[in-house]
Amino acid sequence: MPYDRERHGPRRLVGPGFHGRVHGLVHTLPVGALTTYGDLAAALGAKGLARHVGFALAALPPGTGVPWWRVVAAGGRISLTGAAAREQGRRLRAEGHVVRGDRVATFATCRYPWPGTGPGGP
DNA sequence: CGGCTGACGACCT
DNA sequence: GAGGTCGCCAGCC
Repeated sequence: MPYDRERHGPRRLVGPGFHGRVHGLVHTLPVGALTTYGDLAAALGAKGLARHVGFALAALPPGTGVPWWRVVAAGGRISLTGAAAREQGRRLRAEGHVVRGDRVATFATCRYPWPGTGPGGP
């Protein structure tokens, strides 16, 4: 059975380090913006660690105010499953996004431009 | 200290 | 478009 946050609760607590940095970065996402796990990893200088960004969010306990639902997989895909995926879709729609199946149609125009990851890099 | 676990991404049939 | 493979490595027990 896949891990279900609503049944089992968070498996890990956020601590200092990588997870904490992900927490802080996601917290700066403005309302209506979208980003991806890979973009977050790159913004943290950890390109290639997209998975860990996901793990960090999975370890995020509820009630922290971190807008985790604004983080989607590459191409605007919702990578969650089951009830968690439905909740993310619901929250995204509440911010004006168009969600069709497991895809966010408004991703291309609402993708957040992290400083340093766009053109004009090193 | 060693092993296990994972909200991904790019690439290939 | 749908499915599988491989690489990536920080936390936790």
